Amino acid sequence: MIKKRSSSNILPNTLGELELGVMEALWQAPSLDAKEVCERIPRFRKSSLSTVQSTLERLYRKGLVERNKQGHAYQYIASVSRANLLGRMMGDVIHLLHDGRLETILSSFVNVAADMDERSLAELEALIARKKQAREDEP
Amino acid sequence: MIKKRSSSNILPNTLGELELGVMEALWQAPSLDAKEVCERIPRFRKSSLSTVQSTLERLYRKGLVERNKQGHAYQYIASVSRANLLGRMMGDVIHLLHDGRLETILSSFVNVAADMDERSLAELEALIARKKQAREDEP
DNA sequence: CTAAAAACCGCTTGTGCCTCGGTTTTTTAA
DNA sequence: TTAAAAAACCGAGGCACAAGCGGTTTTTAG
Repeated sequence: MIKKRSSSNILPNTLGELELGVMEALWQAPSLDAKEVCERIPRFRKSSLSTVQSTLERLYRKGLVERNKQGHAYQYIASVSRANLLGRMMGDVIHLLHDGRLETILSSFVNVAADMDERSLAELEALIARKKQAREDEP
Repeated sequence: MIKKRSSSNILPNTLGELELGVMEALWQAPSLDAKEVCERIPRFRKSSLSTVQSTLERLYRKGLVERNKQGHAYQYIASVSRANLLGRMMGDVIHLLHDGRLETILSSFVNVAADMDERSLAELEALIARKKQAREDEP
């Protein structure tokens, strides 16, 4: 009796290299069709139109892009912003490794923040202040 | 001509479900051998000893655990802490999606922080203050 | 020396991403 | 209207890697 493998990909919002390249293209334009995306993929990463279409289809099923048939071809639009995807993925990672102790998350923030310069820290600080304010206004 | 697939896994520090379970076990004990790890894997996730050994071997090659043959069996020790791994993975994600604009990272921090309660925000704030202080002391 | 336990080896399975050509459908141009 | 061009659609092969496990060899302990 061979046990069925339990669900492989432990991170829900992971994407492949080409998928990321496609998203990058879509983040730099309001909307693109498959051909236009294809043209905007960096040279070293060139793929055929079919490949790009498959990838767009996969991204569509994942809910990362929207599309509507405008005339002849689908127009694709990123349905999540770069910052939003980043936030999702960070959330996934935290959820995966969180042990319930706040200290763990904070410690990780520090590791990341180690690369940040002073001004960045100041901005982050201001951001948190705003966040706290919003919480007080509407609890 | 079939193009070779460019490196698939875009995130360097990803791990599978069982791998994570094994790490969890190793984070809760100073050191364990394969059999002991096997016993500490949650029931719903039971695997044969061989499987756990394979997994430990993979983790060893990835540098996530150390081992030394103490008597009859290898003793395995986590060589990265939970917080450290979390930090690495967050770093990977940020590096993957960072567009150079500070605003993007900050905005993502906010998304994540949205789930945090008030006390957590306060602690994070204090942490940043400490970070800034340290920077002023030793620039 | 012998039996048990662990390491070691190699194979299979499943999933996800990448790749693309061929076929069908749609659009456009003659 | 019809022919050619373009796009969608489909299916299939490839590769990488985690998971899974059994059989064989090595090591250890009794």
